[in-house]
Amino acid sequence: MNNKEIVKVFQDIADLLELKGENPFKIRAYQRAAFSIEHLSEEVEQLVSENRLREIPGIGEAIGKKISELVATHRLRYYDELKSEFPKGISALLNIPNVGPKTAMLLTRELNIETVDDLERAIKSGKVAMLPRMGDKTSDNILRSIRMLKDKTNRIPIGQALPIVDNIIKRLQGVTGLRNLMPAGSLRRFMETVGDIDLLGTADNTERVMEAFISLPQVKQVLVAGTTKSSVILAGDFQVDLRIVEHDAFGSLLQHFTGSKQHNINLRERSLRQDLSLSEYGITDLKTGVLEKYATEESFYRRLGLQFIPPELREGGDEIQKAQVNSLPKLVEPSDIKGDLHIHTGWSDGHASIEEMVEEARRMGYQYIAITDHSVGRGIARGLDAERLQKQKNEICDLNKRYNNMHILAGIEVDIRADGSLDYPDELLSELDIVCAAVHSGLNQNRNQMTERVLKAIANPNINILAHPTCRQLSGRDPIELDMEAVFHTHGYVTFQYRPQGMGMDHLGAEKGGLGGFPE
DNA sequence: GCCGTTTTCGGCCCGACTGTTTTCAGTCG
Repeated sequence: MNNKEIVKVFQDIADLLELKGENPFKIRAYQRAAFSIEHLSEEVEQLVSENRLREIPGIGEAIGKKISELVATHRLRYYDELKSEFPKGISALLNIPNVGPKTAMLLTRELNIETVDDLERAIKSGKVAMLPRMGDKTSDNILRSIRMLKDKTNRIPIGQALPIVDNIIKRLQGVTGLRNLMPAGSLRRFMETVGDIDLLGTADNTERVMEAFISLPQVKQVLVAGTTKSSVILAGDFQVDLRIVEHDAFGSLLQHFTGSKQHNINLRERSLRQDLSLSEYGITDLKTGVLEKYATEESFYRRLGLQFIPPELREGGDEIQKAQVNSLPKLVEPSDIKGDLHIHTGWSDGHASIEEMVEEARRMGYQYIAITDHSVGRGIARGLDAERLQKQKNEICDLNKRYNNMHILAGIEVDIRADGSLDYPDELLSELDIVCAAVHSGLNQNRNQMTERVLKAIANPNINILAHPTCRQLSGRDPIELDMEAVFHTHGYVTFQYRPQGMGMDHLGAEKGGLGGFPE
């Protein structure tokens, strides 16, 4: 049983317990366990066999036993019994925005509603609005939510979200008294994809800002319109939340709205043990009742006795424990990046010339780049045959003479065919400075086939890099079935050893995951 | 159900907004 399946079981249990009206903290325990397993870098089965389950935060005796049962028997009696208490599929109702456990149970009990379609019909017939505490507005809102759920766009890559944010910020910047307008949430944490956009700012007149926000021309629907918090749906079905507080609470607001949810929960629980209560308005000292305000996040974390935690690390793992003992890792900054070893140009499916890429790389402060266009087998991407490859090498050679502060490596992204053979003969590959190998077709091969295929390809000594090893496309295509452990175990990390004169580069590894549609 | 700078028991993040209500329950982030 893999981690994903175990996560699903515990999330389901949490949902069912919610419907049942169980102790909320018990529900949270299951949610937390699911969260921990979801973010685990090891397989749970492995941890079970090594008796190390209790190392996972949020896994205690009871849930630990349930995991062992799941791993051993692929079933869980507790889960089966719980499921039998409810109509099948009822937890799908919880996916509808504005339908929580109380509403879902009410609908099921009173109207025998078991599916989203049942609910839609019942609303249209007017039965839902007749229920206690329901009414026309609520039932209309639920109907709208169902429609939204049905044509909900997936999370979008951060590269697509950023321009949307820029646009909104530009339009709101002119509002009098508005300051510090910026994105927070998963966007600020630089998650690969974002589900919605969180914007925040400070103002002395929050109403004026909110009015401007919900009146933006790209707003299709207003979900929530308050004095400090509003939510809208943009054309393109994308949700944007805006939160405004007064200027002097900017630090705590930024911290609050950047999240993640789990990071904030962990931080607040820890703070309570120090008699401090955290909110977007500041830190309340529970002994004196005084609210302290913070203009910066740095001072906010400092007050809690913590090293500043960069947004990218605030995912509810062990970042707080590390910040407590000043041992957070140093993150890679743009200035740390000295080169790029996977670049396409107009020679295949890129857009710019090699020289344009060199100029841009120089502007970015790079010291080296590798030109790695597609090999001949990628016809659709205008892959290079031997003759064009030679011409390209000549051009690179000329450019290297003209640019003495930039090393341009002549390379290729050679296609790994379905049988694991490569798209170029060895003698062609051996003449290149650097060779990336990549899978582009036959993506549906099973795990064994795919692993054998890749292992065979990278056994070729001419290969330096396995490019985009998962072949996934964010919000577009699932990863291929590839046993990464086998790849690493058999060949160690694929490294590139090349020592241009005077550069001192002796160990470079590269893999491009792809921000928003990186060309493959 | 988990967990501990005060605890092996008694806590468990915090606040905004909406709709249906005459004071708050439910939902969300």
